[in-house]
Amino acid sequence: MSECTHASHRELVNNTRENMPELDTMFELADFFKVFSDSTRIRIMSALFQGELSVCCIAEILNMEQSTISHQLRILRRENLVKVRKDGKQSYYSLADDHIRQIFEMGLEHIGE
Amino acid sequence: MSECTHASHRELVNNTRENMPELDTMFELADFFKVFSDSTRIRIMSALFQGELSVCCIAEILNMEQSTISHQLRILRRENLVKVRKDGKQSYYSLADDHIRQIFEMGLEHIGE
DNA sequence: ATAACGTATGAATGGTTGTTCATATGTTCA
DNA sequence: TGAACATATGAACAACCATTCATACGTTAT
Repeated sequence: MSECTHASHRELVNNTRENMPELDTMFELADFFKVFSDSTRIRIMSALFQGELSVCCIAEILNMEQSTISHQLRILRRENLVKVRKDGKQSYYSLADDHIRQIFEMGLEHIGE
Repeated sequence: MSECTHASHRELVNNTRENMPELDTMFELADFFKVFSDSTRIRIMSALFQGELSVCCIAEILNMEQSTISHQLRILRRENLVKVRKDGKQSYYSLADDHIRQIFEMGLEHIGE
C-alpha cells in the first residue's frame, strides 16, 4: 500500500473510482434505505404484513397519533412502498411490494433475530 | 373491515400487535438501515468493495475532507460494518461483513439498477 | 528532538426530519 | 343541511445528524 502522495496512489484512486457505481446510483441507494431507517415506518410496514389496515387502525396498533401515521404513510406512498384503497371515510393501506418482506428479513438476519 | 369504534376493530388491533416483531427488534431494524441511509457511508462502502483502503485514500476517491471520512468510518466501525488494520501512520479499512454486498444488491435491485 | 504526515475527535453549525397542533377536505348518517 | 367521523396537510418546533474547523494523538524520518 502507498501513502497519499505517491504515484501509485493515484492509480488506486482512479481504479477504485471507475469500479464504483454511478454517483447518482449511490445517492438513490442511500435514499432508498432512508425510508427504512425510521422506526415508525418500520412499525407501520410490520403491521401491514398482516394485511391491509385503515389509518386509525394503524395509529391504534402503534399507539401513536393519527397525524403522525398519515405523515409517514405519505412518505411510504411517495416511495411506492404502500398503496391505498379508499372506501367511504377510510383509507386502507397495504404493502405495494413483495420486495419489502425480503428486505426486512435480510435486516433481521443481520441484527441476529 | 370495521371502523375504529367497533368491537371487531379491537380484535384486529390485538391480533396484528401479537403478530408483529418485538418493539425492540423494530427499533434495531430501523437503526440498522439508518447506517445505509447516508450517501457518504454508501460511497465509502462502495469503495471498500474493491479492497482495503486508507483514510486519506477514501477521502481522495470521494473528493471529501479527511475529517468527514473519519467521522463516518467511526459510525461504520461502531456498527461493525468495517474493520481497521493499522500500519504505521495509516489506518486501512475494509468491509467486515460479506452481508453488506448482499444488502447493496438488494437495494440496487429495488431501485432498478 | 523536531518536523511532517496520517488519523481521530470535540465543538460549532447548518440542514434535515419526525412529531405535534390546528385545520381543511371529504364522507356518512341523522 | 348539519354533525360526527376519517384522513390529509401546512406550519411550528424540537431533535438529530452530517459536515467543517481546529486541534490532539501517534508514527515516521531527518
